[in-house]
Amino acid sequence: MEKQTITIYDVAREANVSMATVSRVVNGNPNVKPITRKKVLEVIDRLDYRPNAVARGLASKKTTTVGVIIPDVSNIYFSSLARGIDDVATMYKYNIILTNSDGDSEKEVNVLNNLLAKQVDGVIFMGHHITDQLRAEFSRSRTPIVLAGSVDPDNQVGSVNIDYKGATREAVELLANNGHEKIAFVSGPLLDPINGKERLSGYKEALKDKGLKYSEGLIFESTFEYKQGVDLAERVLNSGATAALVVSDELAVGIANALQDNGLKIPDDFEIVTSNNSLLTEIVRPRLTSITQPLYDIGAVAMRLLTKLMNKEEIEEKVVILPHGINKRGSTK
Amino acid sequence: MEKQTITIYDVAREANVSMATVSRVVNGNPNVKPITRKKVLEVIDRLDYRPNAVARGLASKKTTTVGVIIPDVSNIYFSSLARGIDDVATMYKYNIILTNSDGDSEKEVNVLNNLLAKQVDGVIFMGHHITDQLRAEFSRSRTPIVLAGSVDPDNQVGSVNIDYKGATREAVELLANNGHEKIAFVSGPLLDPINGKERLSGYKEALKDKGLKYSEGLIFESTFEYKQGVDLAERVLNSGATAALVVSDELAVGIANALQDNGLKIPDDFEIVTSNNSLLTEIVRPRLTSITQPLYDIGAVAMRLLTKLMNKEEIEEKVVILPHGINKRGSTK
DNA sequence: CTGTTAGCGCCTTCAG
DNA sequence: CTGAAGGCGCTAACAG
Repeated sequence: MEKQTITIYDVAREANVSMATVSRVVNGNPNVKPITRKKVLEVIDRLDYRPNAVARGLASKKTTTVGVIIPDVSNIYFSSLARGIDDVATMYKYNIILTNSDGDSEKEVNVLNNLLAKQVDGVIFMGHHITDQLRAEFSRSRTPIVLAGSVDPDNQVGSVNIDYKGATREAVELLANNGHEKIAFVSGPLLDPINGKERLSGYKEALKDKGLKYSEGLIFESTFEYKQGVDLAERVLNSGATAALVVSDELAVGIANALQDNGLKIPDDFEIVTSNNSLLTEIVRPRLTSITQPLYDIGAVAMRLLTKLMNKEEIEEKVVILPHGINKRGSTK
Repeated sequence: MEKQTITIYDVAREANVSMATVSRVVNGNPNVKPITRKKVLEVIDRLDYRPNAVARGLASKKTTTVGVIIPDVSNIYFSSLARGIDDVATMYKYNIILTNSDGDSEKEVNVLNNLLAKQVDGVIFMGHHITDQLRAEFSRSRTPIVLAGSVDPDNQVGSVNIDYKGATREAVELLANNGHEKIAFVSGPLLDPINGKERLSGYKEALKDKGLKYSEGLIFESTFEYKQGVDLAERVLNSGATAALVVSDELAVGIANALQDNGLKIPDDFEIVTSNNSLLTEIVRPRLTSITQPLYDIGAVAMRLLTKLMNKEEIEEKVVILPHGINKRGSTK
């Protein structure tokens, strides 16, 4: 195939200048006489020249693309982050290579290496449990990495999150204040430190503050899907719980629907607080009270932080905590 | 910065072979004596050599990355397609550069050019209205392009869709068979040919088949968001309609909720059929009857088609229509 | 302000 | 089966 590409050399010849000069105008280098610049731009336009980013990347060692590792784009939680990431990336002239990992640690390592092979200038990682192997890869690479909506117990790399522990504590306290003594903690995999460490300890703290006793029987480990919630509802009810803090909206809706389909009234018979404040909480009846977390912003700030890292700017704080809140709706009294 | 990268040259030296040989083993070229191969692989492993994909891209003119233009990843409809695209891309060793366009035609053109500058091997485009300028860019480029979930009236490029017209006709016929004479058509922008041509003519055909008369007053043009649906509900009701075909699940849920919050019973007082069969249709009460379309598969097949195009394989048919269906739930009798 | 000259790291004939 | 050599298209000193 003879893909008739026109190169910087062609432009230089047509404009009677050297390729260096063409390179300068293309890159906005001020050291070019206006007249020359104009002439070159004209030729560029006439020839419809488009700089080859790959060649540029090889020569400059910068690709202006960042890798984004995400468990699943089709999950609204992550896709919200992704949108924030891309918007800020675009703002700073970066593109993102997006790869799904399914939270599978083996894939995560593969994908990361693949991204590094492609010479991305930085990486944003979203995941659950960060394995030691992955952490090893992180530190081995000289490429800046930022976690978004994922905590690294060691804080080796930058990260952007909310205070999951505090938010969960507040939510559980809300429930406790409404008179509940048996409050279920319906979690995703506890292996994920956000669940197993942050949120769980927030839950425990709340119980302690309110003089309630902790019971293993009120802890439910699950995945994040709607169907899981539906299936879990009965067990949660049988545990004696009269309220629940749920870590995922889909899960929460599943529980709420199953409970209601069984004739229970929410919030009269059972109260629920969920954690993501997605559109789902607004759509279902009753609407779900939820912790609010700025998903889009988490992504956006993570990307912003990454740009600073890539630019070798001084970072005041590489672990960023964004504000959260609680949006009270119909699933609590 | 002295990023101590180790190159193919280092490997060659350590292994006492030429870089050509290293290149061969890295690329799986069979013309290498097993012993040599083994030796090289050993050195690669020892030095932890990772081929530079950018250099490779420059030399081979293949980047093994494809560009994906998407209106909004945080929209479940598109993110489902994106997931299908990425899975198949991964399967074929491609990465995807994902960029949001907001369906803005100016951005789309920019983004496309940016992608082409990065020498992507192919492009998957998702959008609504394909402007002439964009179509011009498409045909000007020698890079294969496939549309996913988007129709190009001219069929200049490959595309993967369902039969929107037929699906809509069936849905409206379902409503007509239930005795409705005034059926609203609640659409996204009619500028999008999927709405303004395909679905609308399916709607009209159904009316005609059922001996119902078409009325402008029953056509509603909107965007896809939940809130729009809520706001639209009253107008739809005032139009005299007793049923509606809605093109977006969010929109449909908005209408259903607003109607019910106003005391109407669904499906007794009003029936609704929506179009995307997303989780939303399953979550709300009553559940929503919906056209089913294989979103993930549309993305997956589009990417598969693109791989063939990039590989210059013979294509039997570059316009692929995937099967659809109707999933009856509680919003219809 | 502009041109020259080296590469960036790898692939790909072409010989041998 | 293996090596040598010439780019791929562009950036980046370094002169002038």
